[in-house]
Amino acid sequence: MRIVYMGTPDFAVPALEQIAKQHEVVGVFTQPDKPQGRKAVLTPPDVKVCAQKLGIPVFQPESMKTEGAISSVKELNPDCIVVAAYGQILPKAVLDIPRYGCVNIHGSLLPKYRGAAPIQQAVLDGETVTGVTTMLMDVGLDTGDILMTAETPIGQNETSGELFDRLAVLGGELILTTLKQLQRGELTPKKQDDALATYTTKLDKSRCPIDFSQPATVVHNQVRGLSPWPVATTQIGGKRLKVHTSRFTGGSGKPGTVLSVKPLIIACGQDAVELLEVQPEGKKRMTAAAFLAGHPLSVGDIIG
RNA sequence: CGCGGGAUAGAGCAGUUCGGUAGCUCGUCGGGCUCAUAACCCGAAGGUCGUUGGUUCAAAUCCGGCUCCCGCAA
Repeated sequence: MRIVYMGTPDFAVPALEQIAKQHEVVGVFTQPDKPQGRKAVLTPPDVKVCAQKLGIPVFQPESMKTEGAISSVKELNPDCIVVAAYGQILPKAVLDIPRYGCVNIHGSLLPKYRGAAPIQQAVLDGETVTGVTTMLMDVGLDTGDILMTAETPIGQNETSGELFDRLAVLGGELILTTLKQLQRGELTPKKQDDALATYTTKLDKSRCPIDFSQPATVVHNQVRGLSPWPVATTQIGGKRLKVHTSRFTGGSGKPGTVLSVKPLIIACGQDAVELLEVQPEGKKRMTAAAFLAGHPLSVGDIIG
């Protein structure tokens, strides 16, 4: 099939690579290069880098709603548009172009976790199973009819980043099957049950501070759900301390109390968490043991 | 020129104010103790103090340039 691919971050890369092996990808749409980091260096999206490596023409319109963008898509004359984490809403004028429609790869088992951060939210919620869904896009936010799904369990200590990588690969596999069956007319799109729908919003740093009076499971889910970005934080000596890695463990005490230094265990509202990797302001991430070497903490101290 | 922190032994830090023999907690190695140990005791190795120029009798420390790392903000 002639495919137009739309995607932006690393999550969308494996699917593009897979599709390019079996289909004719005639164009890739991705977000414009954006300044990143301290020096505000203009950085191309991962998908752009990948597309250029594959020798596929890249389009980076500010908006898909403009005449120019719409006509570019038309000129490519795609049989199908595949969208994965593109970051822009597609107007009906674009959705109607391909004869097989627009297929979206979404990082959850729809209708659960519609929206911007389905993968992280599943981890934050302590879900034990999630997956990817391919669906026919309509004008709503992740409301289109479902084509196929693939499930996968979430590990107890799995971080959003790790799950991201796995789901990206899984999505790449699923989209290939989906396209094949779609072309053969073997798929029956299934309506989503809106009553079961939940929505996620983009993550931001307001979710970072850890509240140790919460149960240890909640704290642990927060740590792994916010890893590798934006990363859960706590306070120690008036300074912010990022917590990159934690483990659920037993123990009890006033929330925030250091129950043990080696390993570093902090009491929560219920049970306790062990902190494995932390990062003080202005420093690199380090193991808890390394942190303790230069920042003395004693059993009984209270942090947070 | 967005704001700020940092670079000292394998790791994490102190020392810089007020220039004067390189320190701490760990780790490593050797020895001891112990039924045993990630515990304890004794000892040892390991650093051109990021780089480069300057000031000085003398620079980790004061002054200038440069490189790299990181937090915040976008």
